[in-house]
Amino acid sequence: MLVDVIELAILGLLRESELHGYELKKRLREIMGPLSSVSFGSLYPALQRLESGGQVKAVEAADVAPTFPSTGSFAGEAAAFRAATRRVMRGTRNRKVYGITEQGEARLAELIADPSDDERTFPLKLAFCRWCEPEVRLGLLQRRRAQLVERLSEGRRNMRSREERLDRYVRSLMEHDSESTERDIAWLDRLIEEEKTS
Amino acid sequence: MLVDVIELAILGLLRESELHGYELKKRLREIMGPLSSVSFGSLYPALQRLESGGQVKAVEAADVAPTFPSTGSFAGEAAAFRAATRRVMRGTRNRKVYGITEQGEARLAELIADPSDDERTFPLKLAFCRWCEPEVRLGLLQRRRAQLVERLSEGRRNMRSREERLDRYVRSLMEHDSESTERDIAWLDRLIEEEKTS
DNA sequence: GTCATCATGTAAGCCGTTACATGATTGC
DNA sequence: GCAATCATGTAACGGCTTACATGATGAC
Repeated sequence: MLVDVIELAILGLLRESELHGYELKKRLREIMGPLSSVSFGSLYPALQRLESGGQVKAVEAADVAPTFPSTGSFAGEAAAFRAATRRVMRGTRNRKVYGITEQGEARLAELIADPSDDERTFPLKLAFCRWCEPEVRLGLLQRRRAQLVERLSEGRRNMRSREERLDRYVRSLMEHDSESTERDIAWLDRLIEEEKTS
Repeated sequence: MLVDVIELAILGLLRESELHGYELKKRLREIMGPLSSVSFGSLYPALQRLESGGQVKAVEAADVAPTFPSTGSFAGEAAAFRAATRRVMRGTRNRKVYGITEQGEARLAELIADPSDDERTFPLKLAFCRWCEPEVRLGLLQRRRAQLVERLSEGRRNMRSREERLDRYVRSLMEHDSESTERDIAWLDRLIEEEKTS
């Protein structure tokens, strides 16, 4: 079973709050970065797939968690005001708001637990891992650590075997990559440690 | 003009030495990492495209720079020996060895100079940037730096605006990402500095 | 009233992976 | 001889991006 990035991202975001497609797109961009964020052309069909599969369902527009800009002051009041105005003044009828179903929650847990993770899925899984069992979470972190250790040693091996033929730019690139990987491993070690003590 | 990753990688590698497809694939894997390394299904057609476009040409098999394992000692002799043995003993006739043409070199310079670079093309451009003018190289580094600075501020902005709604995992992820980006910027600063002093 | 943004969707086309097909060479 | 690796290709399939199409809302 291959983990679909879009599916994982949508289910993870809907697990936190109900959202409509357009808003979903913005959140997707926030957590996945400007690059690798999905386009409408794949988001809407993905939502339709998930809906027909029973993982998400359309809900009442009034249930939406609205987007309120971070004005800083009176956040609560501003939010309430905007939520109210939207319901009355703004056409929510043309927005299709989705919520996750029980089946969707089960699917999300399954996706996070799936052992095949890579550069794209790992950050998403980690971002949503509060929705899974502690041991699944620990497994995720440890698997990722093992991958990075492997990557680090492969990188170093490559560097040693080409040593004298490396120009300064390639060398700098490879060294920087190794250092980054080392720091990623140290970061994971901290997370794993925290996970174990709680 | 969109920069094709495969095209850039092939031309960059062939600029250093003549290679056949299979070997090219291995080198590609070394510089691009196991992930994002191209498959045969896209490598061979790409070579054909480049050949019909006149950027690369098939050369005599005897001209091949052979792959010699890094035994460490007597590298030169080992290389000569293997090159000789291959020509005689090994069926080089079924290997199609490619070399870069003058047109290909021009194209490579053009690709590296192209201002549209991203996560995928930047490492490749840097790896091959010794083949371009110093000012082009400096531009590449500075453009990349500007991108990372933008990314860093966007990340921080996102973090601040969601501050209280972040669970520990998302927070850790975002903080780690910011730190990584900061280090990448510092690394680029060192490269830029070196570039200016030489 | 007009422009930017919000909001949802469809369709075509590109590009890359996967799978398939073939055969030589080398080590055991 | 047999398996693993080397070596080169083709074809189908799938998924994602781009572009297109449409319309409401809000700010100035």
